[in-house]
Amino acid sequence: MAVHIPDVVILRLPSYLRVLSVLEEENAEIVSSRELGERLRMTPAQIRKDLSYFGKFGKQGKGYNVSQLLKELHQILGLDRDWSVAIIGMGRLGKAILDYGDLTPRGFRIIAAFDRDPGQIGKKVGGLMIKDIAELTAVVKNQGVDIGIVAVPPAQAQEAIDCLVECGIKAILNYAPVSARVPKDVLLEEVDPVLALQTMTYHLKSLGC
Amino acid sequence: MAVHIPDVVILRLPSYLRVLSVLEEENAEIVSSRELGERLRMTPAQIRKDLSYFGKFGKQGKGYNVSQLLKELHQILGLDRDWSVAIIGMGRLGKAILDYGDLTPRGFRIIAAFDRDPGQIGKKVGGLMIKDIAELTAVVKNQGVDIGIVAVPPAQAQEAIDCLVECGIKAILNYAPVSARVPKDVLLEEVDPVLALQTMTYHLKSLGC
DNA sequence: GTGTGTGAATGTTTTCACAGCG
DNA sequence: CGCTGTGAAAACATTCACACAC
Repeated sequence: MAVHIPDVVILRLPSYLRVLSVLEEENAEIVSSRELGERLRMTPAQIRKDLSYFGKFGKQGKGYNVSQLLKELHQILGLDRDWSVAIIGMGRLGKAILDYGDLTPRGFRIIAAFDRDPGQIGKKVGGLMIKDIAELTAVVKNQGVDIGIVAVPPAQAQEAIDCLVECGIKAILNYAPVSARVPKDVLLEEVDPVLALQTMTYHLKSLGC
Repeated sequence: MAVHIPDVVILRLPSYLRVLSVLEEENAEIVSSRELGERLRMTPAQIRKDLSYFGKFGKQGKGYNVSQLLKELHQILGLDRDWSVAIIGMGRLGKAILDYGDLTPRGFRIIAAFDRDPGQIGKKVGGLMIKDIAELTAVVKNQGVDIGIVAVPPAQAQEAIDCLVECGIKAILNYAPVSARVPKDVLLEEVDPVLALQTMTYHLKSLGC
C-alpha cells in the first residue's frame, strides 16, 4: 500500500484510538470491524479500508487484537512520544486550556505559557509562570516547542500566529474564532465549538425546532 | 436548486459567516468569491457552488454584498434567533465553557447548568445557579432547551447524553472525549481538541520533527 | 472587462462483494 | 463458517470552463 493516504483517513484515526482505549478498559481482547463500526457509527468496510492503508493488523475469522491495534495506531500517529506545547494568550481561554489538564495525560506537555500583557506576565497559572511573548524565541531555542496553541482575542490571532511561524513552529492549534493564514509548510488546525453549534442550528431548523 | 445539499457544505457555512463578519468590520461593502477564497484558503469556484445551493446572492461583474450575504447566511443557518443551551457537568470543563462567555454574544444563551454532585448543586457560577440534574426535565418543560452541552467526565458521558435524549433534546454538543450513541433523530457533535492535536502529530512526524 | 451561476468533467471517498485465510 | 483485506463499482465532492449579466 504505497498509495497516497487520504486526509480524512488521518482525521479518523484518533477516534479509533479513543474507542480502542475504552475497549481496553473493558478488557476486550479482540474486536471486529463490525463492532468498531457500531461504536463509531460507521461502516465496517470503511474501518477495514482505513486500516489497510497502514498494514494488515487483523486476523481473518477473528478480528483485531485490541491492545496491538492500539499500539500500532499510536505509532502511526506519532503518539509513542511526548510533544511539547506552548500556549500563547493567558486570558480566560488560555487559563482554561492550561488549567483543564486534559492535554498532559494524553501526551501533550505544556512547557510554557505566554502573554503580552504586563499585568499577566510573571503570574503563575497551574504551576507555570506566564512569560513575556518576547521570550518565545528563546524558549523555542532552548527547550524546543513542537506545537503552539493560540488563545488570544480574535484581533490579535494573526499576529500571534505570525510570531509562532517566525519562531519556526510548524504546527499551530488556533482557538481564536478567525481564519488565519500560514505558509503552506505550517499546519494550522482550528477549534471553534461555535462552528459546531452553528451547523446544529441549521439541522434543528429544518427539523422544525 | 431543489437538490440535496451535501453535509460538507453546511459545515463550511459558519466559516463563511466568520470571514464576512471580519469584512463587515473592515467596512467592506462588496466581496468577490476570489477574495473570500483567499481568506479561507479555498477555491472561488467552491464558494460560488456552495452558495448556489441556497440561491443567487451575487451580482455579476461585482461580487457579493457583504452585509446582505451575512444576513442570508444567518437566516440559512437559523441564526436569526437565539437558542437556549443547558450545560451538564459543572466541573472544571463545564465552568470554563460557561465562564468563557463566547457563546452568549454569538446567539447561544446558556439558561441552566446542571451537576449531580451535591457539593456543586446550589453554587453559583457566572451568575447561574447550579441545579440538580434531576431537575433537567422540569427546566426543559418550563423554559425550553434547544441544545445540551455535555461536560462531564468520560465515564459519565453516555449516561448524561441518555438523560438529555430522554428529556427530548434533539441536539447535543459533547465535550467528553468518548464516542457516544444517540438515536438517529438526535444530532450529536463532538468537540475534542486532542483529536486535532493527534492528527497534527501524524503530519509533524512525517515532516521529521 | 469583471465576476457570478452552473452543467459537465474530473478527482476523491465510500461502499460493495468476494477471494482467501484462520 | 466468520471476518479481513482489497480491487472494482458506485456515490460523492471539487474544479473547470463558459454563457450570461452588470
